[in-house]
Amino acid sequence: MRWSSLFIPTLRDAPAEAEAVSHRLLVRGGFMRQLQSGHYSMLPLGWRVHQKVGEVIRQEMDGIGAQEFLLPAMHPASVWQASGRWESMGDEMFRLTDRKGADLALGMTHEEVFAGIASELNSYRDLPQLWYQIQWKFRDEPRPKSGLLRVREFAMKDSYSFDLDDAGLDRSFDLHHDAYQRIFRRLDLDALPVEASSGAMGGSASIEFMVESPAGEDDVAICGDCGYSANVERATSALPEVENRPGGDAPERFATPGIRTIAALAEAGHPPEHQVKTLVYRVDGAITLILLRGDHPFLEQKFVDATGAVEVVPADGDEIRAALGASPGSLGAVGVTDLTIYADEALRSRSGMTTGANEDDVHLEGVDVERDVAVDHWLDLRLILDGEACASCGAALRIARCIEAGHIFKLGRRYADAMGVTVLDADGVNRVPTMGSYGIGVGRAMAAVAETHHDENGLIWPMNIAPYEVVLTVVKVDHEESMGCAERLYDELRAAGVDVLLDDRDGRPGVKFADAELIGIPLRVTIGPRGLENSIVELTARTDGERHDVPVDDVVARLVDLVVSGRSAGR
RNA sequence: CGGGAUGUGGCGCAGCCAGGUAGCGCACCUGCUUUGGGAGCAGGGGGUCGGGAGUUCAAAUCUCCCCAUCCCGACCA
Repeated sequence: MRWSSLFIPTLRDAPAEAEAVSHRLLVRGGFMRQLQSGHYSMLPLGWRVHQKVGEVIRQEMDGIGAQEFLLPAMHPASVWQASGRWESMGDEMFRLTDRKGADLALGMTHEEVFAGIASELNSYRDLPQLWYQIQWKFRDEPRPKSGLLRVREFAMKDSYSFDLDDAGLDRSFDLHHDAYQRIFRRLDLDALPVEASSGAMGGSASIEFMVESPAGEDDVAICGDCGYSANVERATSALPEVENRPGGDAPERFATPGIRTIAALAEAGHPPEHQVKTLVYRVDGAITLILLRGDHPFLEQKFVDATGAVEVVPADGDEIRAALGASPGSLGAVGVTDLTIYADEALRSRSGMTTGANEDDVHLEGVDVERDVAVDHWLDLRLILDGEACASCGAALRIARCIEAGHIFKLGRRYADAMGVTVLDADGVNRVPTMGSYGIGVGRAMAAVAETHHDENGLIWPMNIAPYEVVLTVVKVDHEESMGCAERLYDELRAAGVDVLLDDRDGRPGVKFADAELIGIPLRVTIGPRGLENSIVELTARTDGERHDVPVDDVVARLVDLVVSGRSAGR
């Protein structure tokens, strides 16, 4: 294509509201524009990248035998009611009503609809099936942010596997795991597979593919020694032994006037690791106590995962006083029998502990947790911290900020069951297939590449998803020999199947160089009178910016080589 | 939803406190010069100052309400 006739509205300054690097560069480079918070228009350049990302995904999905579908984005309420998610998805689902008054939803994901189609599977001989689509998803995110990283409307490749038994599901899951690694390698994304929480979807194994970036929204614990890696929502670590302080046969009360915090109590001679922190939550309507060691943060997601609770909110002051008779700062679980009590594993076998006495300005010391507290459930509830020891090998864990680029998980039979999917097995018995669900956000992957592939001059696209692979920069468009040469190279490169952009704009060379760098075209050929006197053009790779003089007659072959090897990177 | 901030031409901003002709840079159009890293000179076009109500002779500027956008938190595939 000829730059002079394309719509590539580059900007010298990014809009003030764009903060994330990918957001700034994608807008400045003329790849996209915002329509409203969380909704972006793809301009021609952005759409080319988006489609190339989709094509890489498509090839790898086809490569594992998956079949492409296209399902509706708008769904009747009935399918979501069948799975129970019409209720449980809450405000995050966009809902509307048609002229007949029927309730509709915009799809956030497609388990229900795919499972509905799967009801036409009849026999174990039909299994396994791997089905996918690249379709728009709609989610009423409470806070869209960071350009394409968190939006309300986005293309997602979602796939679903149907297998007769767990062994089959394992195979389908592993196929996806491998395909995802190939996809991210081809996108030049360093995506680490990590253990993850299954969240609202339910199910057993759950692995996220994480790209380290300050623009991310998830924290991942990574062990550099043994390779353990897990989202902090489920990561564990080994704690150093704490020697219990001596305590008597029963807890003893002591006055703590004005002491309301862990820190203040620590100053009074009770170190945080010898305190029991008592949190009061309303869990699905019931006031509930959650106990952790004084220096351990509570991780709500772990609690939700372990209990299946839907509503988990901190109780307010009135509820707390009504339940325990004291205000935060003097709360404890000793002697409490009418409330459900959850305790973190780190409190097991702990004695000589200090905790609130449920009377303002009074605490208890010498508490033996297992002896003095009626714990109903022991769970892992604490957020691990940077530098703690790996539970497998003891090395120090590092906590890294990451973008979640993909997520695969085993769903089990929940959706197939809800949608009434059964097949006959070899013994003629009705069986419900087990499902897996696998997602990659296309725009988010694109943004993740932008986050990790740029310099001070702009984007640096990997060959596989660059909007154009080569840009021919004509320094002086009214120099006949230059334009003639450029036209010739343009035709030959196109004939060789290279995506080539001819910068035939009548502009300053500096502007053209700067634009080519901003939009991140991997290879640039500079064509000007100076070089053509000696039948030379200049070849520059975006990655290193170094200039190489190349004879005009050799440059097409050189470019084709570079493009082909660039495209095969990661394969 | 809580906290903070911002809305003035396509983009970046000043003007607001002390009410009185809406301005600057970039971009855009015309002409001349220039032409291998974001040109120079001259001329020109483009803005309901987020929206509504109010105060006032007079509102971008003061008051109230609303809306939008961004950041932190809550929440979350």
